[in-house]
Amino acid sequence: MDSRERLVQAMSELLWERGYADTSPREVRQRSGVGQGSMYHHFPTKRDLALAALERNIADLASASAELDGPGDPLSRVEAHLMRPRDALKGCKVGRMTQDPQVREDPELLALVARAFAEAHSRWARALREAVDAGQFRDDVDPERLAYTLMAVLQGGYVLAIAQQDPGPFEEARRGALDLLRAATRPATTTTHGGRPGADSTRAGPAPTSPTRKSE
Amino acid sequence: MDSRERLVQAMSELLWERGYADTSPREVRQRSGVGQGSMYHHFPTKRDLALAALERNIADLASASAELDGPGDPLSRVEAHLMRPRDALKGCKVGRMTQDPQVREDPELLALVARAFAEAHSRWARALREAVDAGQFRDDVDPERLAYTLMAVLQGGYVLAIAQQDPGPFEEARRGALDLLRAATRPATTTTHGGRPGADSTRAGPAPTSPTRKSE
DNA sequence: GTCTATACGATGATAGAC
DNA sequence: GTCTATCATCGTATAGAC
Repeated sequence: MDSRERLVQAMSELLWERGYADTSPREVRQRSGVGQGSMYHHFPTKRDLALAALERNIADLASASAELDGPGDPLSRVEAHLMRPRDALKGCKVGRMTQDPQVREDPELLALVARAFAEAHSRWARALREAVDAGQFRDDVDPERLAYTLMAVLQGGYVLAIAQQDPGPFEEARRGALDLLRAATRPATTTTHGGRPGADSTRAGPAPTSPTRKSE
Repeated sequence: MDSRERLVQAMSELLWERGYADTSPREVRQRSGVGQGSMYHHFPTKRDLALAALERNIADLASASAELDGPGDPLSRVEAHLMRPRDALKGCKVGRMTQDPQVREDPELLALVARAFAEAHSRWARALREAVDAGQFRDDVDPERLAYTLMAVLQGGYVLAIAQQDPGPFEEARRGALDLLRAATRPATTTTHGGRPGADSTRAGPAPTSPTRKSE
Protein backbone atom coordinates (compact mmCIF):
# COMPACT_ATOMS: atom_id res chain seq x y z
CA MET A 1 0.00 0.00 0.00
CA ASP A 2 1.51 3.28 -1.02
CA SER A 3 1.83 6.38 1.10
CA ARG A 4 -1.01 8.20 -0.49
CA GLU A 5 -3.39 5.35 0.16
CA ARG A 6 -2.20 4.98 3.73
CA LEU A 7 -2.79 8.66 4.35
CA VAL A 8 -6.32 8.55 3.00
CA GLN A 9 -7.06 5.43 4.99
CA ALA A 10 -5.77 6.94 8.23
CA MET A 11 -7.61 10.20 7.69
CA SER A 12 -10.84 8.37 6.87
CA GLU A 13 -10.65 6.53 10.15
CA LEU A 14 -9.80 9.66 12.08
CA LEU A 15 -12.63 11.62 10.49
CA TRP A 16 -14.95 8.92 11.73
CA GLU A 17 -13.44 8.64 15.17
CA ARG A 18 -12.56 12.25 15.97
CA GLY A 19 -14.00 14.44 13.24
CA TYR A 20 -12.08 17.01 11.24
CA ALA A 21 -11.34 19.95 13.51
CA ASP A 22 -9.78 17.88 16.28
CA THR A 23 -7.68 15.67 14.01
CA SER A 24 -4.15 16.95 13.52
CA PRO A 25 -1.71 16.21 10.74
CA ARG A 26 0.51 14.73 13.41
CA GLU A 27 -2.08 12.08 14.28
CA VAL A 28 -2.51 11.26 10.65
CA ARG A 29 1.21 10.77 10.23
CA GLN A 30 1.47 8.59 13.29
CA ARG A 31 -1.42 6.38 12.29
CA SER A 32 -0.35 6.08 8.68
CA GLY A 33 3.35 5.78 9.33
CA VAL A 34 3.99 8.28 6.57
CA GLY A 35 6.59 10.98 7.10
CA GLN A 36 6.12 14.73 7.09
CA GLY A 37 7.64 15.31 3.70
CA SER A 38 5.61 12.60 2.00
CA MET A 39 2.44 13.79 3.53
CA TYR A 40 2.78 17.34 2.29
CA HIS A 41 3.96 16.04 -1.02
CA HIS A 42 0.70 14.15 -1.59
CA PHE A 43 -1.61 16.60 0.14
CA PRO A 44 -0.60 20.26 0.37
CA THR A 45 -2.96 20.90 3.26
CA LYS A 46 -4.87 19.01 5.88
CA ARG A 47 -8.03 20.04 4.15
CA ASP A 48 -7.01 18.47 0.86
CA LEU A 49 -6.42 15.19 2.63
CA ALA A 50 -9.76 15.50 4.40
CA LEU A 51 -11.53 16.02 1.09
CA ALA A 52 -10.11 12.80 -0.26
CA ALA A 53 -10.86 10.92 2.94
CA LEU A 54 -14.40 12.22 3.15
CA GLU A 55 -15.07 11.15 -0.39
CA ARG A 56 -13.89 7.71 0.57
CA ASN A 57 -16.21 7.61 3.57
CA ILE A 58 -19.11 8.80 1.49
CA ALA A 59 -18.48 6.08 -1.07
CA ASP A 60 -18.53 3.50 1.72
CA LEU A 61 -21.86 4.79 2.90
CA ALA A 62 -23.32 4.84 -0.59
CA SER A 63 -22.35 1.26 -1.21
CA ALA A 64 -24.04 0.20 2.02
CA SER A 65 -27.25 1.95 1.15
CA ALA A 66 -27.31 0.30 -2.25
CA GLU A 67 -29.24 -2.54 -0.67
CA LEU A 68 -32.26 -0.28 -0.76
CA ASP A 69 -32.23 -0.71 -4.52
CA GLY A 70 -31.66 -4.42 -4.39
CA PRO A 71 -33.92 -7.34 -5.25
CA GLY A 72 -36.88 -8.40 -3.17
CA ASP A 73 -40.05 -6.62 -2.30
CA PRO A 74 -39.59 -2.95 -1.40
CA LEU A 75 -40.92 -3.09 2.15
CA SER A 76 -38.53 -5.89 3.01
CA ARG A 77 -35.64 -3.90 1.56
CA VAL A 78 -36.59 -0.90 3.67
CA GLU A 79 -36.91 -2.98 6.82
CA ALA A 80 -33.68 -4.80 6.13
CA HIS A 81 -31.73 -1.60 5.59
CA LEU A 82 -33.22 -0.02 8.68
CA MET A 83 -32.28 -3.00 10.82
CA ARG A 84 -28.98 -3.83 9.18
CA PRO A 85 -26.25 -4.47 11.78
CA ARG A 86 -24.58 -1.21 12.64
CA ASP A 87 -22.02 -0.24 15.24
CA ALA A 88 -24.07 2.30 17.16
CA LEU A 89 -21.20 3.58 19.28
CA LYS A 90 -19.15 4.49 16.24
CA GLY A 91 -21.90 6.52 14.68
CA CYS A 92 -22.18 7.55 11.06
CA LYS A 93 -19.03 8.44 9.12
CA VAL A 94 -20.86 11.10 7.21
CA GLY A 95 -23.41 12.30 9.74
CA ARG A 96 -20.65 13.10 12.17
CA MET A 97 -19.27 15.70 9.81
CA THR A 98 -22.36 17.86 10.32
CA GLN A 99 -21.36 18.46 13.93
CA ASP A 100 -17.86 19.58 13.15
CA PRO A 101 -17.55 23.36 13.30
CA GLN A 102 -14.80 23.49 10.71
CA VAL A 103 -16.81 21.36 8.32
CA ARG A 104 -19.85 23.56 8.77
CA GLU A 105 -17.75 26.58 7.86
CA ASP A 106 -16.32 24.98 4.76
CA PRO A 107 -18.71 25.08 1.82
CA GLU A 108 -16.86 22.47 -0.16
CA LEU A 109 -16.74 19.90 2.63
CA LEU A 110 -20.33 20.61 3.53
CA ALA A 111 -21.42 20.23 -0.08
CA LEU A 112 -20.05 16.69 -0.15
CA VAL A 113 -22.03 15.85 2.94
CA ALA A 114 -25.17 17.46 1.57
CA ARG A 115 -24.87 15.50 -1.62
CA ALA A 116 -24.35 12.23 0.21
CA PHE A 117 -27.45 12.75 2.30
CA ALA A 118 -29.49 13.83 -0.68
CA GLU A 119 -28.58 10.61 -2.46
CA ALA A 120 -29.31 8.48 0.55
CA HIS A 121 -32.66 10.21 0.88
CA SER A 122 -33.55 9.55 -2.68
CA ARG A 123 -32.75 5.85 -2.31
CA TRP A 124 -34.90 5.55 0.82
CA ALA A 125 -37.70 7.51 -0.81
CA ARG A 126 -37.67 5.43 -3.96
CA ALA A 127 -37.91 2.16 -2.06
CA LEU A 128 -40.70 3.57 0.07
CA ARG A 129 -42.57 4.81 -2.95
CA GLU A 130 -42.32 1.39 -4.52
CA ALA A 131 -43.74 -0.08 -1.34
CA VAL A 132 -46.66 2.34 -1.43
CA ASP A 133 -47.23 1.65 -5.09
CA ALA A 134 -47.17 -2.08 -4.42
CA GLY A 135 -49.88 -1.58 -1.83
CA GLN A 136 -47.66 -2.52 1.07
CA PHE A 137 -48.42 0.70 2.94
CA ARG A 138 -51.52 2.63 3.62
CA ASP A 139 -51.74 4.83 0.59
CA ASP A 140 -51.66 8.02 2.60
CA VAL A 141 -48.01 7.43 3.48
CA ASP A 142 -45.69 10.09 2.08
CA PRO A 143 -42.51 8.32 0.94
CA GLU A 144 -40.26 11.36 0.84
CA ARG A 145 -41.27 12.44 4.28
CA LEU A 146 -41.00 8.97 5.72
CA ALA A 147 -37.56 8.64 4.16
CA TYR A 148 -36.39 11.63 6.20
CA THR A 149 -37.95 10.15 9.30
CA LEU A 150 -36.15 6.84 8.96
CA MET A 151 -32.83 8.49 8.20
CA ALA A 152 -33.31 10.70 11.24
CA VAL A 153 -34.04 7.71 13.46
CA LEU A 154 -30.70 6.20 12.52
CA GLN A 155 -28.71 9.41 12.81
CA GLY A 156 -30.38 10.31 16.09
CA GLY A 157 -30.09 6.77 17.39
CA TYR A 158 -26.34 7.14 17.19
CA VAL A 159 -26.53 10.28 19.30
CA LEU A 160 -28.55 8.49 21.98
CA ALA A 161 -26.24 5.48 21.98
CA ILE A 162 -23.11 7.57 22.31
CA ALA A 163 -24.67 9.65 25.08
CA GLN A 164 -25.35 6.49 27.07
CA GLN A 165 -22.25 4.64 25.85
CA ASP A 166 -24.62 1.82 25.10
CA PRO A 167 -25.98 0.57 21.78
CA GLY A 168 -29.32 -0.19 23.45
CA PRO A 169 -30.99 3.15 22.77
CA PHE A 170 -30.01 2.96 19.11
CA GLU A 171 -31.49 -0.51 18.80
CA GLU A 172 -34.64 0.49 20.61
CA ALA A 173 -35.05 3.65 18.58
CA ARG A 174 -34.92 1.88 15.24
CA ARG A 175 -36.97 -1.04 16.52
CA GLY A 176 -39.63 1.45 17.57
CA ALA A 177 -39.51 2.95 14.10
CA LEU A 178 -40.00 -0.52 12.65
CA ASP A 179 -43.00 -1.05 14.94
CA LEU A 180 -44.52 2.19 13.73
CA LEU A 181 -43.79 1.36 10.11
CA ARG A 182 -45.65 -1.89 10.49
CA ALA A 183 -48.57 -0.09 12.02
CA ALA A 184 -48.76 1.87 8.80
CA THR A 185 -48.63 -1.14 6.54
CA ARG A 186 -51.73 -2.12 4.74
CA PRO A 187 -53.53 -4.85 6.65
CA ALA A 188 -52.43 -8.22 5.36
CA THR A 189 -54.79 -10.98 4.37
CA THR A 190 -55.25 -12.22 7.92
CA THR A 191 -53.69 -10.29 10.77
CA THR A 192 -54.43 -12.37 13.79
CA HIS A 193 -51.07 -12.24 15.42
CA GLY A 194 -51.57 -11.22 19.01
CA GLY A 195 -48.13 -10.40 20.35
CA ARG A 196 -46.52 -7.01 20.23
CA PRO A 197 -44.86 -6.31 16.95
CA GLY A 198 -41.21 -6.89 17.10
CA ALA A 199 -40.81 -10.46 18.15
CA ASP A 200 -39.70 -11.35 14.69
CA SER A 201 -36.62 -9.71 13.33
CA THR A 202 -37.15 -9.00 9.71
CA ARG A 203 -39.94 -9.99 7.51
CA ALA A 204 -38.66 -11.63 4.39
CA GLY A 205 -41.69 -13.28 2.92
CA PRO A 206 -43.72 -11.96 0.05
CA ALA A 207 -45.54 -8.79 0.77
CA PRO A 208 -49.18 -8.56 1.73
CA THR A 209 -49.83 -7.29 -1.72
CA SER A 210 -53.52 -6.92 -1.90
CA PRO A 211 -54.43 -4.77 -4.86
CA THR A 212 -57.51 -3.38 -3.15
CA ARG A 213 -58.01 0.26 -3.78
CA LYS A 214 -58.41 2.86 -1.14
CA SER A 215 -61.71 2.68 0.67
CA GLU A 216 -62.02 6.24 1.91
CA MET B 1 -23.82 40.83 35.10
CA ASP B 2 -20.63 39.74 36.76
CA SER B 3 -17.63 38.18 35.09
CA ARG B 4 -18.37 34.67 36.18
CA GLU B 5 -21.84 34.81 34.72
CA ARG B 6 -20.59 36.35 31.48
CA LEU B 7 -18.05 33.56 31.12
CA VAL B 8 -20.62 30.84 31.64
CA GLN B 9 -22.99 32.52 29.24
CA ALA B 10 -20.33 32.86 26.53
CA MET B 11 -19.13 29.29 26.97
CA SER B 12 -22.69 27.96 26.86
CA GLU B 13 -23.23 29.66 23.53
CA LEU B 14 -19.92 28.46 22.17
CA LEU B 15 -20.55 24.89 23.26
CA TRP B 16 -23.74 25.03 21.29
CA GLU B 17 -22.24 26.71 18.25
CA ARG B 18 -18.80 25.12 18.06
CA GLY B 19 -18.66 22.33 20.60
CA TYR B 20 -15.98 21.90 23.24
CA ALA B 21 -12.81 20.77 21.49
CA ASP B 22 -12.79 23.57 18.95
CA THR B 23 -13.66 26.37 21.38
CA SER B 24 -10.61 28.15 22.75
CA PRO B 25 -10.26 30.18 25.92
CA ARG B 26 -9.46 33.10 23.68
CA GLU B 27 -12.86 32.94 22.01
CA VAL B 28 -14.55 32.77 25.36
CA ARG B 29 -12.70 35.85 26.55
CA GLN B 30 -13.51 37.78 23.41
CA ARG B 31 -17.18 36.93 23.51
CA SER B 32 -17.55 37.54 27.22
CA GLY B 33 -15.32 40.60 27.39
CA VAL B 34 -13.65 39.17 30.46
CA GLY B 35 -9.87 39.41 30.79
CA GLN B 36 -7.35 36.63 31.07
CA GLY B 37 -6.70 37.05 34.78
CA SER B 38 -10.38 37.08 35.68
CA MET B 39 -11.12 34.07 33.61
CA TYR B 40 -8.50 31.90 35.22
CA HIS B 41 -9.48 33.27 38.59
CA HIS B 42 -13.04 32.01 38.23
CA PHE B 43 -12.26 28.85 36.27
CA PRO B 44 -8.83 27.27 36.64
CA THR B 45 -9.17 25.36 33.38
CA LYS B 46 -11.20 25.44 30.22
CA ARG B 47 -12.76 22.20 31.31
CA ASP B 48 -14.06 23.67 34.56
CA LEU B 49 -15.77 26.40 32.63
CA ALA B 50 -17.21 23.89 30.21
CA LEU B 51 -18.65 21.86 33.07
CA ALA B 52 -20.50 24.89 34.38
CA ALA B 53 -21.67 25.88 30.91
CA LEU B 54 -22.83 22.39 30.04
CA GLU B 55 -24.86 22.22 33.22
CA ARG B 56 -26.48 25.43 32.18
CA ASN B 57 -27.34 24.07 28.74
CA ILE B 58 -28.71 20.89 30.23
CA ALA B 59 -30.93 22.86 32.56
CA ASP B 60 -32.28 24.80 29.58
CA LEU B 61 -33.12 21.58 27.82
CA ALA B 62 -34.77 20.08 30.87
CA SER B 63 -37.00 23.07 31.31
CA ALA B 64 -38.11 22.82 27.70
CA SER B 65 -39.00 19.16 27.99
CA ALA B 66 -41.03 19.84 31.10
CA GLU B 67 -44.01 20.39 28.84
CA LEU B 68 -44.20 16.62 28.48
CA ASP B 69 -45.37 16.54 32.09
CA GLY B 70 -47.80 19.40 31.69
CA PRO B 71 -51.57 19.50 31.69
CA GLY B 72 -53.72 18.16 28.89
CA ASP B 73 -54.13 14.69 27.53
CA PRO B 74 -50.90 12.76 27.14
CA LEU B 75 -51.03 12.22 23.40
CA SER B 76 -51.47 15.94 22.82
CA ARG B 77 -48.50 16.67 25.06
CA VAL B 78 -46.35 14.24 23.14
CA GLU B 79 -47.41 15.68 19.81
CA ALA B 80 -46.92 19.23 21.02
CA HIS B 81 -43.45 18.56 22.32
CA LEU B 82 -42.48 16.72 19.15
CA MET B 83 -43.66 19.60 16.98
CA ARG B 84 -42.60 22.46 19.24
CA PRO B 85 -40.83 25.21 17.27
CA ARG B 86 -37.13 24.44 17.15
CA ASP B 87 -34.23 26.00 15.32
CA ALA B 88 -33.17 23.02 13.26
CA LEU B 89 -29.96 24.58 11.99
CA LYS B 90 -28.67 25.21 15.48
CA GLY B 91 -29.20 21.65 16.60
CA CYS B 92 -29.41 20.40 20.15
CA LYS B 93 -27.23 21.99 22.83
CA VAL B 94 -26.77 18.68 24.55
CA GLY B 95 -26.89 16.25 21.66
CA ARG B 96 -24.04 18.07 19.99
CA MET B 97 -21.74 17.16 22.85
CA THR B 98 -21.92 13.50 21.88
CA GLN B 99 -20.03 14.24 18.68
CA ASP B 100 -17.19 16.08 20.35
CA PRO B 101 -14.14 13.84 20.65
CA GLN B 102 -12.90 15.56 23.79
CA VAL B 103 -16.29 15.19 25.44
CA ARG B 104 -16.42 11.52 24.55
CA GLU B 105 -13.05 11.03 26.21
CA ASP B 106 -14.04 12.82 29.38
CA PRO B 107 -16.12 10.63 31.69
CA GLU B 108 -17.38 13.54 33.75
CA LEU B 109 -18.62 15.58 30.82
CA LEU B 110 -20.11 12.52 29.21
CA ALA B 111 -21.88 11.56 32.43
CA LEU B 112 -23.71 14.89 32.43
CA VAL B 113 -24.88 14.27 28.90
CA ALA B 114 -25.92 10.71 29.69
CA ARG B 115 -27.94 11.87 32.66
CA ALA B 116 -29.66 14.59 30.65
CA PHE B 117 -30.72 12.13 27.97
CA ALA B 118 -31.84 9.58 30.53
CA GLU B 119 -34.10 12.17 32.11
CA ALA B 120 -35.48 13.31 28.80
CA HIS B 121 -36.18 9.71 27.90
CA SER B 122 -38.04 9.10 31.09
CA ARG B 123 -40.24 12.13 30.50
CA TRP B 124 -41.07 11.02 26.97
CA ALA B 125 -41.70 7.47 28.11
CA ARG B 126 -43.97 8.52 30.97
CA ALA B 127 -46.15 10.65 28.71
CA LEU B 128 -46.33 7.86 26.17
CA ARG B 129 -47.23 5.32 28.81
CA GLU B 130 -50.00 7.56 30.01
CA ALA B 131 -51.28 7.77 26.45
CA VAL B 132 -51.26 3.99 26.13
CA ASP B 133 -52.98 3.61 29.48
CA ALA B 134 -55.60 6.13 28.43
CA GLY B 135 -56.30 4.05 25.38
CA GLN B 136 -54.98 6.63 22.96
CA PHE B 137 -52.62 4.17 21.31
CA ARG B 138 -52.91 0.63 20.16
CA ASP B 139 -52.04 -1.35 23.21
CA ASP B 140 -49.10 -3.04 21.56
CA VAL B 141 -47.15 0.21 21.59
CA ASP B 142 -44.04 0.08 23.76
CA PRO B 143 -43.66 3.49 25.41
CA GLU B 144 -40.00 3.21 26.34
CA ARG B 145 -39.03 2.12 22.89
CA LEU B 146 -41.17 4.72 21.20
CA ALA B 147 -39.64 7.37 23.46
CA TYR B 148 -36.21 6.53 22.05
CA THR B 149 -37.60 6.63 18.54
CA LEU B 150 -39.05 10.11 18.93
CA MET B 151 -35.93 11.46 20.59
CA ALA B 152 -33.88 9.99 17.78
CA VAL B 153 -36.08 11.61 15.15
CA LEU B 154 -35.36 15.01 16.66
CA GLN B 155 -31.66 14.45 17.15
CA GLY B 156 -31.28 12.96 13.70
CA GLY B 157 -33.47 15.60 12.15
CA TYR B 158 -30.91 18.18 13.20
CA VAL B 159 -28.20 16.21 11.45
CA LEU B 160 -30.19 16.14 8.22
CA ALA B 161 -31.03 19.83 8.43
CA ILE B 162 -27.44 20.85 9.02
CA ALA B 163 -26.23 18.62 6.22
CA GLN B 164 -28.58 20.37 3.80
CA GLN B 165 -28.33 23.76 5.48
CA ASP B 166 -32.10 23.76 5.38
CA PRO B 167 -34.61 23.19 8.17
CA GLY B 168 -36.87 21.36 5.73
CA PRO B 169 -35.54 17.84 6.34
CA PHE B 170 -35.90 18.32 10.09
CA GLU B 171 -39.50 19.43 9.70
CA GLU B 172 -40.29 16.59 7.34
CA ALA B 173 -38.62 14.01 9.55
CA ARG B 174 -40.63 14.92 12.61
CA ARG B 175 -43.79 15.39 10.60
CA GLY B 176 -43.32 11.88 9.25
CA ALA B 177 -42.92 10.64 12.81
CA LEU B 178 -46.15 12.37 13.73
CA ASP B 179 -47.88 10.69 10.79
CA LEU B 180 -46.65 7.30 11.95
CA LEU B 181 -47.66 8.02 15.53
CA ARG B 182 -51.15 8.78 14.39
CA ALA B 183 -51.27 5.58 12.41
CA ALA B 184 -50.63 3.80 15.71
CA THR B 185 -53.40 5.56 17.58
CA ARG B 186 -56.32 3.47 18.54
CA PRO B 187 -59.15 3.57 16.03
CA ALA B 188 -62.21 5.46 17.18
CA THR B 189 -64.77 2.77 16.69
CA THR B 190 -64.20 -0.92 17.14
CA THR B 191 -63.14 -2.78 14.07
CA THR B 192 -64.38 -6.14 12.96
CA HIS B 193 -61.59 -7.52 15.03
CA GLY B 194 -62.12 -9.54 18.19
CA GLY B 195 -62.60 -7.81 21.51
CA ARG B 196 -59.54 -6.39 23.12
CA PRO B 197 -59.29 -5.68 26.84
CA GLY B 198 -59.88 -2.04 27.54
CA ALA B 199 -61.07 -1.27 24.07
CA ASP B 200 -63.95 0.73 25.45
CA SER B 201 -61.89 3.42 27.12
CA THR B 202 -62.66 7.00 26.35
CA ARG B 203 -60.71 8.61 23.61
CA ALA B 204 -59.26 12.01 24.25
CA GLY B 205 -56.95 12.32 21.32
CA PRO B 206 -57.44 13.56 17.80
CA ALA B 207 -59.65 11.80 15.32
CA PRO B 208 -58.81 8.31 14.03
CA THR B 209 -56.43 10.15 11.92
CA SER B 210 -54.81 8.95 8.87
CA PRO B 211 -51.41 10.40 8.20
CA THR B 212 -51.69 13.70 6.44
CA ARG B 213 -49.77 14.31 3.33
CA LYS B 214 -47.21 16.96 2.75
CA SER B 215 -49.39 18.85 0.33
CA GLU B 216 -52.40 19.00 2.52
C1' DG C 1 8.81 10.59 -3.14
C1' DT C 2 10.89 10.95 1.24
C1' DC C 3 13.81 13.12 4.71
C1' DT C 4 15.22 16.67 8.25
C1' DA C 5 15.16 21.34 9.72
C1' DT C 6 12.88 25.49 10.50
C1' DA C 7 9.01 28.86 11.26
C1' DC C 8 5.28 31.20 13.32
C1' DG C 9 0.75 31.77 15.28
C1' DA C 10 -2.60 29.60 18.52
C1' DT C 11 -3.63 27.01 22.66
C1' DG C 12 -4.01 26.55 27.35
C1' DA C 13 -2.26 27.94 30.72
C1' DT C 14 1.08 30.21 35.09
C1' DA C 15 3.23 34.22 37.75
C1' DG C 16 3.04 38.05 40.14
C1' DA C 17 1.72 43.07 40.54
C1' DC C 18 -2.28 46.02 41.70
C1' DG D 1 -10.96 40.14 41.23
C1' DT D 2 -8.48 41.98 37.47
C1' DC D 3 -4.30 43.17 34.80
C1' DT D 4 -0.07 42.31 32.00
C1' DA D 5 3.77 39.33 31.01
C1' DT D 6 5.55 35.07 30.07
C1' DC D 7 5.76 30.18 28.62
C1' DA D 8 5.87 25.28 26.83
C1' DT D 9 3.63 22.80 23.47
C1' DC D 10 0.93 21.94 19.43
C1' DG D 11 -0.87 22.80 14.83
C1' DT D 12 0.01 23.61 10.30
C1' DA D 13 2.70 24.19 7.46
C1' DT D 14 7.41 25.65 4.21
C1' DA D 15 12.26 24.90 2.47
C1' DG D 16 15.59 22.46 0.58
C1' DA D 17 18.68 18.31 0.51
C1' DC D 18 18.76 13.41 -1.01
